[in-house]
Amino acid sequence: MKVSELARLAGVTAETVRHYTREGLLHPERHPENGYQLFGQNELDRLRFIQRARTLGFGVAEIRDILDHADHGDSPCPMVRDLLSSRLPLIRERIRELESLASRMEQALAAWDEMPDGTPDGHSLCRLIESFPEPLNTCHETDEETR
Amino acid sequence: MKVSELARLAGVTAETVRHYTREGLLHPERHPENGYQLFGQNELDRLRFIQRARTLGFGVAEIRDILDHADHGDSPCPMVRDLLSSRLPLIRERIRELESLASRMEQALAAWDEMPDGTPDGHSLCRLIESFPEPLNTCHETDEETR
DNA sequence: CTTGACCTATGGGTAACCCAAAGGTTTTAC
DNA sequence: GTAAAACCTTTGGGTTACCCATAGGTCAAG
Repeated sequence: MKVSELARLAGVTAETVRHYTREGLLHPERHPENGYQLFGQNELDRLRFIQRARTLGFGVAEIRDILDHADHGDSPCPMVRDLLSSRLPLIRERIRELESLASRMEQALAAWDEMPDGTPDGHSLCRLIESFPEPLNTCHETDEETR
Repeated sequence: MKVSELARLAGVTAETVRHYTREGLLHPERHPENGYQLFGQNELDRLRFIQRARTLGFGVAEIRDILDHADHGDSPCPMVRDLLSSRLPLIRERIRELESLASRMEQALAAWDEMPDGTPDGHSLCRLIESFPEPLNTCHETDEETR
C-alpha cells in the first residue's frame, strides 16, 4: 500500500507517515519504477506500535531506539521499563505545574469581578496580572523547567 | 543598567532578556557610542510584568500584544480576561490528558511484574506496549490536539 | 597593556510534526 | 485518447521559548 492508504488505516496524516519514515521508524520498500514508498502489513503493525508508544509518552527518537533494538533481536523491554519509570515522575510534576497554573488563572479571573479596572491609571499595565505574586526566583540562581 | 544586570535583578538569563528585546517586549535605549542596550527601572517593571504573565500561561506574542495595547493607552484587561478564560479549559484538558498518560504508564509498569517477558518471540516488539489499547482514532478523521 | 568579563549580531538547535512549492505519476471521466 | 483530478516525490521553511556557539568589539582592573 502507498503512503496515504497506510495513513488512513492508522488514522494519521500522510505527512506523519513520511515524518516517521524520514526519522527511520518505518522502512518502506520502493517501487523500482516510480520511487513510491510501499508499505506492507507489518509496517502497519509497526505504525500502530508507534502510536501506542506515543500515547505512553515516548518520543520519536526513543521509539526508533526501541524498534532498532527489536530489529536486532534484542528485547527492548528493559529499556522501555527504564524510560517509563524515569519519565513518570516528570509527568507527575508537569501535572502539578499545570494544576498550579490553572488555579492561578482561576484566581485571576475571580479577582477580575471585584476590581475597579476600567482604563489603566498610567502606571498600571493590567492589575489583573500585576497584582500577582512574583515568580519567587528573584534572588540568586536561574531555575529551569521545560518539557 | 545593562543586559546582565537587568537579567540578574529579574532572575532570568541575559539571553532571555535579549530574546524579549528581539521579540519587541522590551524597548531599551542604546548607548550612542558602543551600541549597548540600556534599561531603566520601568524596563525592570516591564520584565517583571512579563514574568507574571508567563506564569499565567501567556505566550510571548500575546504578552507583546498586551504591552502594545497598554503602550497605546488602551486597557489590555479585557483582552487578558478573554485569553485567560479561553485558555483555561485547554489547560484543564491537558491536565486530564497527562493524568491519563500517567495512569497508563503506571499500568504498564505494573503489568511488567507479571509478564513472561524476557526475549521477544519474533512477532512481539514489546508486549508492554503492544498490549495497550489502540489510540482509538483508527477510523475516519484525523484528530488534533497540541499546545 | 593585557587579561577577563561583558557586550554585540548571526545563525543553528530543540520536538513532532504541518504546510507550500515544484514537478512527476496514476486514475478517472468525458 | 487525453486532460483534469488526485496522489506521489523532495526540499525547505514555520511553529514555541528560549539556549548555545561563534566571531569580534568594549570595558574595568592589575
